[in-house]
Amino acid sequence: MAGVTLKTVAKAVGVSPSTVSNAYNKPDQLSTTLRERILATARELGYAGPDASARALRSGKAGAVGVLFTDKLAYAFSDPYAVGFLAGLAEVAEEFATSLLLMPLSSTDIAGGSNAVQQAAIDAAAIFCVPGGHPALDILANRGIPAVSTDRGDHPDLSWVAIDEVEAAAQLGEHLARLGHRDVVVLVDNAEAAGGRPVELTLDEVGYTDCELRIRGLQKTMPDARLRIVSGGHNAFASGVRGAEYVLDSQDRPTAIVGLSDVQALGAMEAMKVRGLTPGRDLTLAGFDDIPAAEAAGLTTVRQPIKDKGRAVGRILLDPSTTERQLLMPTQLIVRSSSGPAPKR
Amino acid sequence: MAGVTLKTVAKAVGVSPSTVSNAYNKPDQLSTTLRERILATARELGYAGPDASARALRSGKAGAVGVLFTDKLAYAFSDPYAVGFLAGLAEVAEEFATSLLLMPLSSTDIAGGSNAVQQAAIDAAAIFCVPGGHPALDILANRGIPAVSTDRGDHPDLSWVAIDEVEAAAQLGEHLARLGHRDVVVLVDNAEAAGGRPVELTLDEVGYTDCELRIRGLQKTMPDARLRIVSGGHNAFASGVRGAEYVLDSQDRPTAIVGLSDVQALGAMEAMKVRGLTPGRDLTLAGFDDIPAAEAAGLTTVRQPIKDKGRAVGRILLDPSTTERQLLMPTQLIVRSSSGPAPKR
DNA sequence: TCGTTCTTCTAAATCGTTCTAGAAAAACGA
DNA sequence: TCGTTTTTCTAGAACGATTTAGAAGAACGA
Repeated sequence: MAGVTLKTVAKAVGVSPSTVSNAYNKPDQLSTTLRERILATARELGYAGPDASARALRSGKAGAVGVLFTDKLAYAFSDPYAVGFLAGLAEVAEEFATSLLLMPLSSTDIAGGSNAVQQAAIDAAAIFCVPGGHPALDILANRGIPAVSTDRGDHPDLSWVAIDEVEAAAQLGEHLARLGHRDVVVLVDNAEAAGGRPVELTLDEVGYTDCELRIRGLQKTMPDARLRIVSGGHNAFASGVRGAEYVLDSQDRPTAIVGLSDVQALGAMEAMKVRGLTPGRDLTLAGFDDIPAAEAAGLTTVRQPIKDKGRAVGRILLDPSTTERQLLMPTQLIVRSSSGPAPKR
Repeated sequence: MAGVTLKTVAKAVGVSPSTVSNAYNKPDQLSTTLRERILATARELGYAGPDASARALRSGKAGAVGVLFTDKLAYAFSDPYAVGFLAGLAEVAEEFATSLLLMPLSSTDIAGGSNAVQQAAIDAAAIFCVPGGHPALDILANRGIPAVSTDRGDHPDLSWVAIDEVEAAAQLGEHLARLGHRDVVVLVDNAEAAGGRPVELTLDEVGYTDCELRIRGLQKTMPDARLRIVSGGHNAFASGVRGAEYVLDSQDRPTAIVGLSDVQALGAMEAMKVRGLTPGRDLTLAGFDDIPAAEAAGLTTVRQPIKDKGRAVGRILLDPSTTERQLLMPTQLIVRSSSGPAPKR
């Protein structure tokens, strides 16, 4: 059973390897009777069909697109936003009978040669929320693998499907400014805070491009406000809790907290509730993404069409009839009960 | 830049291809100075490192684990339960620097030779909620790829990480029986109902082994009850809504509805609310899985440690130090407000 | 009947590595 | 100094398919 290859089958049937290969890949290149004889013999010998790696090597097609996720792969799944993206991408991948290769981005062995991005057999790659300048992106570029990012890059020939981060945040900022907020804390994703202790950051220290742009957007429509940047760790519910705890328990409470993702904002909401604070009354809370749970929780947020984003990325990667290489998706401010007027001083 | 291979680099440096290969894979097999010279030249020539497919072919390791998901890949992501499994699996995969290959199971081209499961370059596979007897499982077995399933199979040498479906459901059944319920509708996943119109099924028609076992478990502790099986489509919120609508709008309302997944049960809850029915008072509702949203909704359900399940599957597949090949995970009945006494006739 | 076009099949090269066995040189111990 | 071990590197054979160019025979039209 082991060691049965195309050759074995060819010899058994008494034809050339090419013909056996054709039996699998180009059925119209040989007579039906022979094809069936080959397939029958293959079954008999326990031949499992052309070896995937060998086929990939010779034909140059891997039949899979890679997905690069923020930092820890496991984290990605805790954010419904990321999952929504994947769902959209999977939909298109399915249509084109292509697999999705989720690659861990463990920064540890990026330096060495043996990391997943280097070794992955993929035809193309989707880059989801990976900070610009990440070594994995260089590897990808170096390998000559076509990629589509969810962030607008600097290179004009880079493909992306993104939102206008600045404008989206500016909308939210305008809403908050109109409500009278002038003291705001922004909760961001940050690897260094992942250790446990929340950290306060400057705009330059914010690693992710999209986070940076969103903060700039807030600044744009809230020029008079004091904006502080705090992180409780990676993008996750628990980080939102920690970040908010840090802020709420300090002497210097803001009147509004903006989570740069809904999961973080919902974490902050939890921290507020534990302290008996009502979102929208005692303190305003807003998020980004509009994941399903945001609606249930009454969270004011900026909606982005995440599943469509995934679909669009998939189309650019897989559908040859898609010519558009850079796509700006619409966003929409969704006002719910978690935002309200700033308390008078 | 194109067509730069190991050989090119070898020629440029003036060494043999083996040595260049060693520079990447076995750094201790050559002097540091030479290694650095090779790496530098490689960088200069724009060599992206050993080709993934070629390496996979020669070394016999693909560096990826396949994941087989229920039917449509895109559906999988709409169920937090499935996502939880993936998160656990991803955690372990990350630890072993292995990628996860999500394969679409589109039944259409399973018959032909060119489907994803056949073509996937993987070392092992995780099988998540795939109905027994699915052609993809045969392909996997035929290819000789070690696999771990989330369902207990019939073969004694098959690896699995599962729960005692019968016992878990029996627990829930006992709870319902004690509350006086004798007329129950079970909502199941069914491909045929996906068209739109809900269908009523017999136990034999239920495709998925785990669903079947759960129903048997209910029967076990509810021997006097009338159990009807209804499906509103695939495993998703919307299917739960549709299935429940069908049941609630009929002349023959049960006193309890059991969703075989929480997403379906939550869909049913939505349908109840639209009709002004309060879960736990007007009609009892229960689910399976205990996804995060179940707690928020007050849904009675059977908890299973899904993330641990994913981790365990990952360990069996990747960690050589794991010897256990078959693992039974604990379940726990979580009673919340959605279940209450059956109304007196 | 003869040249032409299909159909059906094959030989041999190739894809880009890694691996096994072993050679050449350097280091070592007594 | 001479055998022995260690270090460093190489030749050449796999790995298992696909592809290109073309041969052999059948079918065809005139």
